[in-house]
Amino acid sequence: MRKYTEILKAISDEKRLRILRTLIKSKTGMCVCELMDTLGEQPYNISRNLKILQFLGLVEGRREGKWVVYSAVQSRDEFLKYVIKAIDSIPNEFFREDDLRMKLRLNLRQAGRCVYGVNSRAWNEAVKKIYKQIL
Amino acid sequence: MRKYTEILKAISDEKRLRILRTLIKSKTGMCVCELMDTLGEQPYNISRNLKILQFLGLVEGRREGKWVVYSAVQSRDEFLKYVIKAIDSIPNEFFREDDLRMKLRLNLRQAGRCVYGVNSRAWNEAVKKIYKQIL
DNA sequence: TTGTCATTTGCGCAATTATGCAAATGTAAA
DNA sequence: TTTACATTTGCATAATTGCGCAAATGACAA
Repeated sequence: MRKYTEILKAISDEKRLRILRTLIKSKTGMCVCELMDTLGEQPYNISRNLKILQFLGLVEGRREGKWVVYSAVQSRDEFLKYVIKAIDSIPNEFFREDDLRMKLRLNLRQAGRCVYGVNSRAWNEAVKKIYKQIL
Repeated sequence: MRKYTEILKAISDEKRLRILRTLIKSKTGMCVCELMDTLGEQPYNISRNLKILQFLGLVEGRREGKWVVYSAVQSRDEFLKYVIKAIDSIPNEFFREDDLRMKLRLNLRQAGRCVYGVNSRAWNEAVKKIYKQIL
């Protein structure tokens, strides 16, 4: 039973919930620096929480050169399927900024791959531009 | 978003998960002493955790004389429905003893109501009898 | 009222978990 | 090899949470 409660506890942390949800929504998976820019978190917070999610079988990571790309695992387990559905049932309004920034960050990719590090000039300008548009 | 993570955290605790699941399975609701006997927990652990579940809208309590009867709330909320389904997807084998003891405890009722306090003679004999049968 | 039983709650301690910093590791390009 | 960047991890500390005890509350019957 421990496995089940560990999974619930893992996603009961807001940071991990946002990381997992972002990876699910991204479809393609994302590298650590893309998650950092998207969620505005420190590298160790992203990395450590990804490790926890990975240990529980919720995400998986693969190295691609300097980058490590994580993606949500598509599970056949009934428990996990309902957990994912529950996450997906949380109204999008709570993740509006995450979703916007993820879209923006993935737009910086070239040939479907991350090419900028964290907090890059390109990223900062893209964010500034959008926030100006919105306000 | 806090509300959602709080609910996940609440059921990520094994004691609370077992309390909630037991109430769901019981259909009729159960009083604190029935939960104590069923789960083998101290009164303050049952009571405090019920309060947390109640605060989050997962269970509701009503007083019936000396007893306070709690029951699982049937929610219309999509998030909660999937959370309940997830709980229901955890294999029953993990709750075999809980289920047996719940059935045993509810069998002691008269006219559908709890009539024995915690750790009563009737309860102890019922348990001893069943455990002798099984072993 | 008094006593008894069922349940709740305040308080302090123990255990767990999250977080930041700094250092370490891994990878590729200069 | 050196450098730069991406990611991970060990360690110490802060914050949160769980738990037991003892006392309080609520309800009913003697």
